[in-house]
This record gives sequence, structure tokens and C-alpha cells, in this order.
Amino acid sequence: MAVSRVYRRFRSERARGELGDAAIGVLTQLRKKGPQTLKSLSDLTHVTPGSMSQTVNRLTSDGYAIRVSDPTDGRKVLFEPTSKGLEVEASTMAQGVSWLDSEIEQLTDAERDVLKQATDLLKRIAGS
Amino acid sequence: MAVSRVYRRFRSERARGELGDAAIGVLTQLRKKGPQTLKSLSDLTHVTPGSMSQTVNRLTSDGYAIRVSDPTDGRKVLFEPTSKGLEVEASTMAQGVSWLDSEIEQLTDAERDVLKQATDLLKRIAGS
DNA sequence: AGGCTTTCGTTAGTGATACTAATGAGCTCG
DNA sequence: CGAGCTCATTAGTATCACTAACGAAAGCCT
Repeated sequence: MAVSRVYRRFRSERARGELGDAAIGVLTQLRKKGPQTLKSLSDLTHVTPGSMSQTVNRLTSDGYAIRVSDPTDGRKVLFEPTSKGLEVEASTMAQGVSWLDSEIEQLTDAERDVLKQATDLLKRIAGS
Repeated sequence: MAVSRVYRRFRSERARGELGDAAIGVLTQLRKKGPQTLKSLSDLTHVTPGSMSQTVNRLTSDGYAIRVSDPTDGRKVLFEPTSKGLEVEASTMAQGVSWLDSEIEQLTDAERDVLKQATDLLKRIAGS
């Protein structure tokens, strides 16, 4: 329940952005791990290929990413971010969480440490 | 990010239920706090009245809750759960999180304690 | 080599959740 | 009483997820 609440607050707090959180997440993956196929993107975020196709369509049709054919496997399509995409990703990640920053600043050191530990646990629970 | 991941996993893990998590959440509020107006429900979950109207429409049109006019204020509409609604809420809350239970069982006592503390912090951060 | 199966990506259709904006109905207060 | 506020609803839009069906490419097996 607590997780749901934080997530909802998180989304509503920056629904104003040009892209939704799933789309931004894809750009983050592309920046961190380099060009990826649709399949690997959908595996990374535990989403069906159909859903991921929709998300990357938003990205490509708005110029945040481009499709590149894989030369070694004709079935595969690699997605890579454009400079516009990287820019949006960076600025969204930077100022989109200012609300969260200020909330976290009001915590004690001990509390921040609890959150830090909990983060690892939550990642583990989410399954990667 | 960790919160997003857990939330997505949580939703996908029981998307099979009859109702979505927002709708179940409303039923939980109604059970805990008694009949509520649309406004108070939307305030509790930090959602606009328009969104909440849609959610309660799902509940009422499927027989999980009913509308009751407030005798003291003609503008207000109280929502209360039906027995069917309470039943669905209870069973969903009970067995819908079996995945989460088993994940948590695999943690150590200390880790569970961290999560427990983090829960309170997250609730505070979510603002409610 | 030819055919069956698997993998990959896409599209179509649906559902849940959220938002804004506009509207109408009912209170409240000067 | 009338102006302005509150409450609920509706309409329209966007995101994010799902399943199902499809075509194209690759792999495997006889």
C-alpha cells in the first residue's frame, strides 16, 4: 500500500513532463546499456513485447529514439536514443524528482539509511 | 525507481482480479472509514474528483458499491460498499498478495524490519 | 534442400487509471 | 435574493498495460 501511494504521488507530481514514466525509463535503459532490441527492453522492464512496442512507438514517432536494423539478425530491431531523447531523459530525471528530494531532505540520517537499505530489498523483491 | 518496479510487479501479478488496484483501494477505504463522499475519497487517494468519479462508476455499475444521497447536503453523494463489494475486497486483499508474501518470507528478520520502518517513511513521504 | 518450429517485432483491440475542462445542481454569505 | 463557492458528473484525451493474431526471419531436423 505504501509503495502504491508513493508511486502514484510520484507520477502525479510530474505528469506535466513531455513523456510518461515508462517512456523515460526506456530512455534511461538505452543510455545506460546502449542500443537494445525490443525483446531485451521488454524483458528488462518485465513487460510484454506488445506493450513495449507501443512505448517505443511513442519515442520514435516523437523523435526521441530511432530504429536501427541489426545487421546480424534480420528479425531484430535495435533502438537507440537521439540527442533530443538523451536531453529529455537527463532533464526529466534531474528536475522531475525535486519534490522527492525535498521530502528526503527532511528525514534524519538514520531514516535515510533505512530507505537506502529498503531500496535494495525492494529491487530484489521486484525481481531484478 | 525501486518503488516503480515493485509497483509494476505488484499490478501485473494480480491484474487477473476482477477489479483494478484503485478500485480495490476505494473499497478498502469504505470498509475502514465507512461511507464517504466522492470528494473525500478523491482527497484520500490524492486523485481528482473526475478520476474518482470514474472509479466509483466502475464499482457501482458492477454492484460493488451503491450511491446514497446525503440527507443534510443535496450536493453530496455517499458511497458505501455492498456485501459483494466487501467480499471481493477481502478475498483480493487476502490472496492477491501471495507472491509478495513468499518474497518477504525469504528475507531475514533484520531485512523485514528495515521494510517495516521504510513503510512508515514512504507513507509519510507520500503525504498522508 | 525443404519444411516445421521458434523467435522477433508489429498491429489491433481492450481495460484500468489518470488528467483537464465544462456543466449543472445545491449551499452560503453578504 | 443573487453571486460565488463546493460537489459531482460527463466528455475527451493520454499513458501504460494486456492478449491475440500476424508476417518475417532464423534455426533445426530429416
